[in-house]
Amino acid sequence: MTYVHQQTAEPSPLSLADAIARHGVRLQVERNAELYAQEDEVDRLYQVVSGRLRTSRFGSDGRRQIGDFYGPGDLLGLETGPRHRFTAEALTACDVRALRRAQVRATVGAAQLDLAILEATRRELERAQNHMWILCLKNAREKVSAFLGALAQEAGGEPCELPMSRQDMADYLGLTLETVSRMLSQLQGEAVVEFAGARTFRIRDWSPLEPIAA
Amino acid sequence: MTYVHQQTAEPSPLSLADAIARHGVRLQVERNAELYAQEDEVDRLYQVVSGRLRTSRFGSDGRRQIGDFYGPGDLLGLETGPRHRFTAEALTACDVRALRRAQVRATVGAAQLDLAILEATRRELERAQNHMWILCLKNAREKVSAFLGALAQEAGGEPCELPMSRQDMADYLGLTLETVSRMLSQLQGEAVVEFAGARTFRIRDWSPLEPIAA
DNA sequence: CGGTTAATTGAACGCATTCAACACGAGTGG
DNA sequence: CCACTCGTGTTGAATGCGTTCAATTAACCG
Repeated sequence: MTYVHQQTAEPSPLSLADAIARHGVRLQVERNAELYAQEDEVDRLYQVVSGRLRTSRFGSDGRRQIGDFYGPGDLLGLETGPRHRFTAEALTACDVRALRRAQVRATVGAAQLDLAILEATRRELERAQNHMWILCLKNAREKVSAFLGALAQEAGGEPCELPMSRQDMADYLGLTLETVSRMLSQLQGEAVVEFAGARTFRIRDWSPLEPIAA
Repeated sequence: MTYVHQQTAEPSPLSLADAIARHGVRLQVERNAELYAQEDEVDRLYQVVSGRLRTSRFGSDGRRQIGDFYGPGDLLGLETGPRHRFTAEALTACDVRALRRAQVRATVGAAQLDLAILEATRRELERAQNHMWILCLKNAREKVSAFLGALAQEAGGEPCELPMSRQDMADYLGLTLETVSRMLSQLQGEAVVEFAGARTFRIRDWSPLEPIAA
């Protein structure tokens, strides 16, 4: 979910990911199930093998905010505090590898773990800053365009799947689901994107998307 | 600029801050001057001694986003990449201590530096997530309220200074400066806040602010 | 005390929201 | 195979809020 995602892929091969892949417990998370909940104790690291997840948090009045969307290769649970600040839920059936922190420490060393946490935290920060940028865009059309653009960029030309609902997109963009739907229809009407069903799309014209990217 | 700021103040006393305080070069930054610019090479760490600064970034079409506002004790320049992703500018005359990275490494050790960077990155992430929360609030009134509330919370009951312009606040909140001004007038009209001049205020009634805090 | 920038206020417009109705698709059972 | 249902997505119409452009006032600094 960030334009720079591809540039920031592990600069140095971290053995953390290797350790998780080798020693991690395979976890099957079914659609809509929680991987962990807000306020849960942080004790494990997770690496997404397949499937998509979202992180979210709720305000005291029931308002929901989407943290971000995660896919294969992404790490979750790399928080420095003792408790999770977001809930992680599966958008699709997921295959996840989990490894206890203590075991990571023993396997790859504390310093290595800290370094990996730093790297992941930095990536999270970039995601958050990118997300903030989208939230500051002027109108709904730009927000939805930027969102689709970022997704499509990851997919690299291929038809892109939307694993999340319109409500998820709305909460991510700070809009209502109706407005999201309207903008999608509008963008399709103007041949900027092309939808095949409600959750599969392709970018037909990148030119309106580029000026709003960073 | 975050509600949780006080809770997250250095859990373990990092000698990084000590090193900067002892070996750092004292820097006088006058109002509106740049401490560093977007795309500048990252080579120094900064600790604010006095004064206030803002970080900002510009989009290709001239749009500005405020990263955050910084005050005494805050660290800047703790980025992991080679180039600054935001510009840092002084809102008021500032007293800043600066220390070259290489020197930090020699003085307190690389591991210690990494740990400090991790800690600071984590705090930045929390700030960003808090900022995102504010940006997702329903209307302008809530955004401005949340902003004032966070500022006043730091001040702790005392009359609070606003070092930034209405335009800065607007860019931070994703609004126009006119709307910010209107909301301030409205909140004062309803005796939620009380302004003494355009840039000094005090909260008179916290009850409308609490339900929107996280 | 002028001169300049920052902040406030006004009025009209446009866009996102709101509430509502309708369409579509997947899954189930008659 | 069709009818039914439930969840999800789309569309419509009216309202209201934030923006826009413009004018006025306040604050700041020589």
